[in-house]
Parts: sequence; structure tokens; C-alpha cells
Amino acid sequence: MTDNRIVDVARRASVSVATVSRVLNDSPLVSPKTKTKVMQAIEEMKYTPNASAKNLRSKKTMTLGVLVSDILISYYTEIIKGIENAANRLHYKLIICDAQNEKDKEIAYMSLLMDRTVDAMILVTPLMSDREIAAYADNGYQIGLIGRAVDHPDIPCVLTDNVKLAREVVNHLIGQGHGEIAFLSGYADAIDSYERLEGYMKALRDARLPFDPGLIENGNFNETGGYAAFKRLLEKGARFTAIFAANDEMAIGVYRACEELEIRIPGQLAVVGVDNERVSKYITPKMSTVEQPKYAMGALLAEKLIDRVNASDEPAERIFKLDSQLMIRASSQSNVE
Amino acid sequence: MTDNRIVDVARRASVSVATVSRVLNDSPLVSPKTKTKVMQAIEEMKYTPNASAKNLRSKKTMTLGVLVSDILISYYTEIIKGIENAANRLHYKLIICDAQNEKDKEIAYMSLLMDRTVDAMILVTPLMSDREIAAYADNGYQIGLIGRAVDHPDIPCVLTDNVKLAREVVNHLIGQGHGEIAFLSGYADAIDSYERLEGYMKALRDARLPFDPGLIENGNFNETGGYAAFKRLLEKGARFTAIFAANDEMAIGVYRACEELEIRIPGQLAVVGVDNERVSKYITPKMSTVEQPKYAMGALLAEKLIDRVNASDEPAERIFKLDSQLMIRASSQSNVE
DNA sequence: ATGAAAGCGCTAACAT
DNA sequence: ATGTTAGCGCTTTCAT
Repeated sequence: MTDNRIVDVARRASVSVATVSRVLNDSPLVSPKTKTKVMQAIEEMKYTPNASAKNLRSKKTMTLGVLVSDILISYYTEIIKGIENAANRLHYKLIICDAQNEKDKEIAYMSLLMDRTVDAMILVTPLMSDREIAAYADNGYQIGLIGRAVDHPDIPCVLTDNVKLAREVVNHLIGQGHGEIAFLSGYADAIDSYERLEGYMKALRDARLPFDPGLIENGNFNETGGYAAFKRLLEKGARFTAIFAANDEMAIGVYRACEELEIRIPGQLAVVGVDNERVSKYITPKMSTVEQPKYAMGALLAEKLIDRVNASDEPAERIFKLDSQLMIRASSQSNVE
Repeated sequence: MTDNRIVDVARRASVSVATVSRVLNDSPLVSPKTKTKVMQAIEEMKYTPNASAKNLRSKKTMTLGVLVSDILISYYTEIIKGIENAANRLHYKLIICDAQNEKDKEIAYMSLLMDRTVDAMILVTPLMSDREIAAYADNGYQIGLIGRAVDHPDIPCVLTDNVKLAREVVNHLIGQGHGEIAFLSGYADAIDSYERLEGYMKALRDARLPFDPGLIENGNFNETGGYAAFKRLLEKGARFTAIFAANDEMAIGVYRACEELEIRIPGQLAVVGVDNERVSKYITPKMSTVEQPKYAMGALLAEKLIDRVNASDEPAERIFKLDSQLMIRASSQSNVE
């Protein structure tokens, strides 16, 4: 067991602990000869520095946290991969936190920031409110946000343009000849929901199509919610030939309901989701969706956040909007089945 | 910013740091009155203990690591959820590590164990060899293994019976009238591959069917590998009416190849995978597969490992075999399309 | 270029 | 039941 301490290395290499520490931290103030001697001792003893001691003394951990609401969903895991690779490149480690859609777990994980286990925390569309998020930043904790923006000077945010994205989806459906398009939103208080709804309405207005609030239902961003929301639409007698779900998970729920009710997609109902989740490509018919540059979003935010953690200079840019891309597949094309 | 220390709390509550520490750690040696006083001070100052200092002093971190090869694959993420919940229940935190199928990253993450960032590390079917894994345990590091067994007295392992599982799959295919069944194995050196191959052969022998090594190909446990392996089988003119892929990922690759080549599943080819990945239920035709109790495996191992970390007594049981379950869906039933 | 020593914030042994 | 204090293993000033 590596229970060696820095003094043991120092002793073996016949130098002081300060010198060993310098070697360990790549200080230029060590002669090459001494450095070799120390490295050899480290090697021989299989010495590994104790992270807790190092963190305690240096007051930083070179570790980032990412908090996502469900690691089963590929939207999150792809973002995580982007973060991870960018972080590793900059010599940061990453702690992945799965809040499992529970706000309590989210809050619990935020303690990693408060107890200084991580230097900064990245939140990917959390359940927490803007106020709550801003409060952490007010207390001096470093936070980064993905898929959402919060109005606080110290919080870098990376997101896609939800309004534009929704507009493109709806334009596409209108282009396919649909005039009655239902919309499945996510959590009522999520910005994503709100902005996608806004884009939906704008597209309708652009096309001089009537806006019918009866065609809107909330599916909470998950499969079960999408399934239920779709059924509610049918039960209340809403009439529509296309449906735009604010994410793929809800669209999958719509698929399931359609299978049960023997509604053909896209023959009787065109479906479009958002996120380009893995399943959407394999499901039949292949689902039209919107690809978000998930990996790039993760990588970009990690870089910007690490910049800020080590920043002494001016604040720099804070909001980064990346482009998304409509992926038209079978589920929304009337001439394809 | 919470830059308060335990002495600040002590001062405010007019007690000693020891007393504050006792309150913080739920020691029974504090009078209720003092406890209240201290808690109030903590509350007022919004004090949070510094994790590094605590870990350094107490020589434990109450943190587990899980190392998986790809968090995009639901097999891993479901295991992670099981671990996470069991760990949290026992007041342990979890660091998720995604090695991204790179052995170098695996090794890099093992340093979390060596630098004492985690008290123990759970490996889920890693690329590392048995020897390498055993070496860590020999050096006194706590390790747990999922989906694989290693012959070392200090390594608890949770796995399913691969031989039995493969046997059931092949029996099922034979029962459907198939006599020529191809087998797609994973990494040549993975125990899973070996054991599933063994079960495959046993089932053939039981049924007095000939074993043809020309029907075996390696697909490295991923989609691309499965796709390529299947094509190799065809190119070399192998004849078979059913294929058993050692995991769903490879089976998905087979699906893709079949789509391109217009081979009907299950009409012309029956397909069975292993793992019951999320996609297998959504793909058309629905894929027959083997459900492994992933969540339960994660939870069980986490419990057993934490037991060991805190153990002073006898070693207890070490290998835990859980039952898997064959899920017969459309892809392997000749009378269903 | 190298060393001596203080101290990061906490726990736990010991004293009372 | 509470307080005093040593020390976990490291980094970093200050001295040489």
C-alpha cells in the first residue's frame, strides 16, 4: 500500500520536502540532477501524493463537477463526454453527479461546491430555479450552465437558440402541409419549454396560422409524460395532424401511444422531437428531431468555466449560443413511411 | 462565501472546536443544550466543513468511484444508478468515471484510489487484465468488480452466469427450429466472451448439433464491430439462420447490416442479443435479449464493498451470482414479424 | 538551487 | 460533558 509521505521520498533522495514538492509540481527551481534523483526515489517507492492534503493546502482541487438530471439520457451523457475531454485536456478531473430527476439530490450535490470537493460545478438544465442558481454564484461559488441561461455576471452559459430551433421545426411541418400542429412542452417553468413554445407560436404567426391553446400539453420532458400528454390531447378532442414534442423522450411516449392506438406515423400523424437522442435513430419510423451540438456545448463550457476559475483579468464573454440542426427523418415526411 | 472554519463556529457558540466537531459528527457525548447552541451558530454562519481537511485527518473520504467503459451505454448507467442509490443510503458519495473505451484512461482513473480521493473503486467489466486488477488489490486498494470475476480473496464480485445465459439463448433458438446458429463474441480476452461461447457450445452439444468454428466472429462488443463481424461471416460464405450476439450493441450492428442488405429479421435471420439495452426495446423488430439485473448488481456490489471497507471481521462471501432472464421478443420468433 | 518551518481545517487522544 | 492540543501530508514563504 502506498502509504508513503513526501518526507519519505525526501529522505530517500536525500533532499528536503520542499524540493520534492517542487519536483512534483514541475517547478523550474530544481536542478536537473536533483530532479532525476527525486523522480527515481518516487518511482522506487511508488509514491503517490495524497490528494486531500494537497487540496487542503493549495485550496483547490483541480476538479469540476457536472450535475445532470439523468445519466440514462444520452443528451446528458454526450454533454458529459464533451466536458470530460475538455477538462482532462486542461488537467482537471471530473465528478459526474446524477440527480435522478430529484431536486433534493440536486441540492445535496451542490454541497460538493460548498465543502470544496470541486472548484466549480456545471449544471445541465437543472430543476433549480434561476434564483437558487444565482444565489450560489452570489456566495462566490463558481457555476457554469448548459442548455439554459441565467442572468448573473459570474455564470457562463452555453445554449442553443430555442426560439429559432422551434421555429424551424414548425416551419418544416407547415411545409409538409400541416396546419394543425400540437405542441408538447416540458416542465412549465423550464426556460426551454417557454422558448420553444415561443418559437412555435412565431412560426404559426409567420404562416398566418391560428394559434390554438388547446393544442398545447405539458409532458415534463420524459417518456411517460409525453405518453400521457398525448392521450390528454386526444381525450379532450383536440384535432391535429402533426405534433412537435419539446424533446425526444416525450416524442417516444407519443410513439408508444400511437402504437397502442394504431395511429400510423407519419401517415396519420407527423412527429418531431428535439435532442437527437440515440433511440430516435433506431425507432421505427426514424424520428425527425433537432440535433444539438451536445459534445461541443460541454467542451466549450468546460473551457470557459476553467478560464474563469483561473481568471484574474476581465470577465470576458458570458453567453455562448451554438447552432442546432434540424434532422428530417421519416416521422415527419408524408411521402415516406 | 463560506470560508468559515470550525474555530469560528466554536468562538461564536462559546465552546471548543472539539465540541463543534462532535456535533458535526453526531457524537452522543454532547449535551442537547450545547448541541442546539452549536447548530444555531453553524446555521447562522452557513458553515460547511472543509472536505479535504476532514478527509486528510480521518483518512477516509466516504466516497466510492465507479469506472465504466462508456456512459453512453445504458448497461453501465443502470448499474451506476444501483450503485449510487445503495452508496447514498450508506452515506457514501460516488464519483463516476468514464474511461471512454481507452485503457489509458482506465489506468489514469485508478489514481483516484492511489491518491486517496476514493475509499474504493468499482470496476464494471474493465479492459484491464485480471493480473492488473489483482495487483491493485495486492497493494491494499479496495476494489469491487461487476460483470466479471477475478481470483483474489479481497475483491468482491457480482456477476450473472454467462454460461447458463448463453445456453438458454441458444436453446431458445434451437427450439425455434434453428440448426445453424452464428455467434458474435466480444473482445477475445474478455471473460464474458469466453463464457458465453462456452454456453453456446454446450447448448449445441446438448442438442447433438455440430459445432462449426466458421460460425464464430469477434465484434468487440460494439455496434460497428457487430456490423463488420456480420459482414465477414457473409463474405466467407458462412450459412446460418440465426445469430447470437454476445451483447445488444453488436446485435444492433447486425440489424444495420441487415437493413442495408435487405435481410429480413426474423424471417430470414433470427437475432438475439444480451443486456436488454434501452434501444433493443425500441428498434424494429423488437430485439430478443437477455435482461441482466443491472440495478440490483450495482446495488449489491456497492453494499458488499462498503461492508468490506468498514470490516474488521471475517472476509465473508465474495462471489455473488445473480440470475439473468431471457426476454423473447420479435427478432427471434419465426411466427411473428 | 535548496532547506526549515509555519499552517491549511479538521479529528481524536488525552485531560479535566 | 467539555476543552487542549498534536498531527494528518502537503505547499509555500522566508532564509540561506
